[in-house]
Amino acid sequence: MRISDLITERILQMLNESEESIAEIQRNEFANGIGCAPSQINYVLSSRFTPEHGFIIESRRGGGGYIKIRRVVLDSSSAIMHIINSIGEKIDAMSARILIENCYESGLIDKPTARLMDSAISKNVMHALPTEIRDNVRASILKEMLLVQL
Amino acid sequence: MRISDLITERILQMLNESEESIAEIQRNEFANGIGCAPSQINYVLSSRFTPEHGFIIESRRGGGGYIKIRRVVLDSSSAIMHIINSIGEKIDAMSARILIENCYESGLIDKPTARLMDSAISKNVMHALPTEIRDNVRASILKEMLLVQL
DNA sequence: ATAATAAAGGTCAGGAAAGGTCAAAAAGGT
DNA sequence: ACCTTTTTGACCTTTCCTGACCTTTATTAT
Repeated sequence: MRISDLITERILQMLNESEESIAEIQRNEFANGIGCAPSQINYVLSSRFTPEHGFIIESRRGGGGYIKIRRVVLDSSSAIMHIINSIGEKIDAMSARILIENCYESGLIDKPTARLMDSAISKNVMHALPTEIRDNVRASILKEMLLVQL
Repeated sequence: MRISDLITERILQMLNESEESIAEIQRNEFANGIGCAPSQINYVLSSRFTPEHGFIIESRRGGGGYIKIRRVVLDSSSAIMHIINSIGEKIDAMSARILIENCYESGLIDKPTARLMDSAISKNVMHALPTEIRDNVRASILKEMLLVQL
């Protein structure tokens, strides 16, 4: 098992055990307990506990410093609207995949839905149309599909 | 015996031995155990373990990466396959709507899925592309979306 | 008060560990 | 001979992990 998975697991566990959905750690101590470089914690936080994933991080340096991870439950519809608005006229393949993945991770859509969305903008489909309009069409499809999730 | 046959055999064996019909491999290690180029694994997967053949592949790169091969049980799946095959290269808007409706009525897909499919090939989307390729793109999207319902 | 020191956490580049892609050569089949 | 399938290798992208160095905050000494 990857160290990053272990870190993720521990943090999630702390969040679940906390009534307030807040996990507070000391970076060095935590890293030590797991057996990894302290910066590894930052890596995991910045790749898996982002606002897009539904988490807010706050921290403080210096003596008695800490890192606080909070899970935010946002209203599903407004979250989706927010995402739709963020798409704009174009979106490239990679960004689209990440966006869908994030929607799934944050619980806005379920896995079958995510798979369906992926398939609708898959390479096979995009291949059927002129390169120069692909990003536009992808954005268009994605926005329509998100719209019906409201 | 061809190497690709050997690879196929091993994967099938793993699938049969697994209760969940899931085979998980590490590409390099697996290729090494067989004695072939790692990319050969991709070749076999993409030529013989496609959704059309009743398999779904998912993978992850980076340290601790993996490839997961899942066999999907074909119950309603064969029905869906049949439908996919019936679509062909093109489908007009009206036929598509009816086809989706039929899939829903016959219980092959649920309502949210149907709505999602409708949205992906909606007027708004199709408007974004040249008239002459609309029926092709619609067919393409539809087939891809049905494929992941297997 | 101020300056020095200690105690955190943050950043970033780079290397390692996977899997992915593609074109071209080789092998088989008709 | 021609066409299709197999096989490989070179190169690419993604993900993970660490270590060196930096910034911020708290504490202590003067």
